[in-house]
Formats: sequence, C-alpha cells, structure tokens
Amino acid sequence: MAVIRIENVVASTSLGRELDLQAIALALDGAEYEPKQFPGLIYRLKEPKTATLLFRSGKVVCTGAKSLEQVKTAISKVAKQIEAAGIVIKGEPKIEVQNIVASSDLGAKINLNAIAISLGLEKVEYEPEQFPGLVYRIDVPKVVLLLFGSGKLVCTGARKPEDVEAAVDKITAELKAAGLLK
Amino acid sequence: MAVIRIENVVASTSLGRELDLQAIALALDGAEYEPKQFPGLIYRLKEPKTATLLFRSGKVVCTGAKSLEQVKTAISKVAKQIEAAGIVIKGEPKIEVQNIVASSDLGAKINLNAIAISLGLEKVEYEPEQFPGLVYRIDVPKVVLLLFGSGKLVCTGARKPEDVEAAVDKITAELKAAGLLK
DNA sequence: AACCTATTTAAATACCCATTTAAATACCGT
DNA sequence: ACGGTATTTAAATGGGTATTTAAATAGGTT
Repeated sequence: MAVIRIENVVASTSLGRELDLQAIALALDGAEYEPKQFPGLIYRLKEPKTATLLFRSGKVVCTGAKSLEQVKTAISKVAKQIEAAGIVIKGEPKIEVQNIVASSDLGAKINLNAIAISLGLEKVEYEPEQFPGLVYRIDVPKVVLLLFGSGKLVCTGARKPEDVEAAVDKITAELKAAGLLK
Repeated sequence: MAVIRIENVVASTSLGRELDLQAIALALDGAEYEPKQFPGLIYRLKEPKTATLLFRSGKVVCTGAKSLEQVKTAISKVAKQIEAAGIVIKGEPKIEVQNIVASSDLGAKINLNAIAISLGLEKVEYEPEQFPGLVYRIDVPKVVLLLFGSGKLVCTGARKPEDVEAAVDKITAELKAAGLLK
C-alpha cells in the first residue's frame, strides 16, 4: 500500500453575513487587503499554518491545511478573532472540502515517455520541456495525477482522502498491467 | 407581451454655432477634453445619468438616457450651464434619436446552436467562444438582436420604442414557428 | 553552489476587463 | 475612404487577479 501524504486541503464555508473587509483588515493584524488587486482579504495563521480568504459576501476559503481538522481549527480561530474585534457574524455553517492535494511514491522510477504512449493521448499530457511531470486525468474518482520520472506523484482535485487512495491504486494497477512499473 | 426595458438612448442635436471647447472645458466642472485623444468634449450629468459630447461644430451627442424625456432634460441642462458661463449658443433645434438599446426576456431558455442552424446563416452570427450571444439582424425594423441562452435579449439600432416591440414580436414568432421557443 | 523564479494541476471565492451590437459626432493616420 | 479614438448600454462568457501545495526541471541572480 502506497504511503499517501495530504499536502493541502482547500475548504469553503460562510460566516453568514456581509463583511466590512476594510474594518476587518484593520482589526486583524497582518491581514492583507488590496481590493483593486484581489477582492478577498487574506489572513494567515501560523498554527495551523493556513491562509484564509474572506470575502465581502461572508464566504470564506481556507487553504494550506493538512487535514479537515486543521481546517476547522483555522476557521474557528479566524471567526473568533473577527468576533473579538466586535464584528458580528453567524456561527459558521457546514465546511465543505473543495480540494485535496496529496503526494505519494510509486516506489520505483518510471519511464514517462513510455507511459505517455501506452496510456493513451486522451487522458495523458506530457510536455517535458514545459513541465517535468506527466499529467494523467482519472474520471472516477475525478482527479488529476502528476507523475514524475522518480516515481513520485501528486494527486489533486480529490474531495476526500479515499479519492486519493483510489486514484493511486488505479494508476499503480494500470502501470503494472502495462509492464511500466516494477 | 414581453416586457421591454429601454437601457440607453443616443440622440443628437446642435447648439447652432461653433464652440470654443477649450473655454467650455474650463467652464463646466468635471468636463473632459483631450483633443489629441478625441475631438469631442465629454460632460457627464448625474441626473439624468448621461454623458454628453460637445463638438467644435456645435453638434451635440447625448448618450446614456433611458428615455427621450431624459435626453431633453439632459441637453437643456447642459445648454443652460454653457450659457450661464457666458457662452452664447442658439436655442437648440430638434433633437434626433439616433439609437435605442433595449433589453427583454423571451421567458424561457433557448438553444442558440439550434437557432443558428434553422434561422439561416445569412442573418445569424454565432461564435460562442468569441461572444456568448447570437447576433440576429432584422431588416424591418432595421435592428440587431443579441440573443442569449437564458432567453434574455438585447435590441439595438432601433430609432423608436415601437421598433423594439416589433423586433421582439418578430423573433418570438419566428422561434415559436420553428419550435425553438416554448 | 545556493537561492529564487517559473512551469502544471485542482478548487472555492469575487472582482475587473474584454468580447458584441448600434448610432451620432470629428480628427488623425494610412 | 476606411480604421482607430471616445461615449453609452444590456446580455453572458472567458481570462486574469490571489491563496495553497507537492512533484522536478530550467533559467536567472547573488
């Protein structure tokens, strides 16, 4: 079984009401808010190490967490700090994981050129002079894998950890079946 | 009967004599006059919300009004302000509506691809990757309709409100006859 | 050599800008 | 004589702006 490491969890939720980002920018130390550059306010926490984006609509996006637990902790902390500044918000609703980025290792070097040819041009994109990784799209679970010559890989687009597991199992089986791994 | 909303009326007239745009630019607060960029002086009114263009020849173009009434009000206001600055002009002659832009809604989603095929290539232009709307030209009244998948539409080129009404009735009848609406 | 930067992928969020159409006006450049 | 330049306005769509993260390359900078 391949060891999978979750590298980044992106999740969204809502604070339930419109936010005065200008006021929040002043209340949260270190907050970055440059509306003409980007409409969201960016606020980073050192623990869990995350970057939370707050929007005028009250919608929130949390990035950088390593688990759903960290996402919850981060959003709670941010909400608490906003409330501490006297800004009213509603107890946040459900948190939805929008994307999970994970890494793994197939355990052996692989020949990307050979894989690009046998795995079919429809789901494979490989332009080494543009990017060293081979892009492989899987329909179920709907994720994208970036395969590298070292055997290491990146999985993105997953909604839950099991999707990553399924994807890695799938590519492993396919490569072995084609004699391109081990 | 489809609800039609007039979004913009463009009209022209003349103040009767040559104008010293440089002097008017100084007299009208907020006026924009950059002759090397555009020969006309641009002057905006907040009420009615319009943009009036004044030319050296004394010709005037008013844009942004929602009705002929607003056009008249806007031009009168501008003329008054110019006279108040001690600049002599003649009581403005007839105002001619040059273009009316209006929007409406067919009430149901429509299939632009199907419409592009059945309505004939001669009067239809549809390049979704360039612009999401389908361009449909009508000869009488001579207007152009922009049809969108949502069923909403834009009519431009009309000279009077009745032209818009006639155009919407026409496209509605044609689409229904072809079984492309409702 | 040790750093940065960029490259690619996904996702939510939400702003701006361009796209297209018509019309009058007028001035410059090809 | 056209084709920009500028003004207004709706419709809906795409792209760029910013955030995070791993992988492995190239290129540039101290």
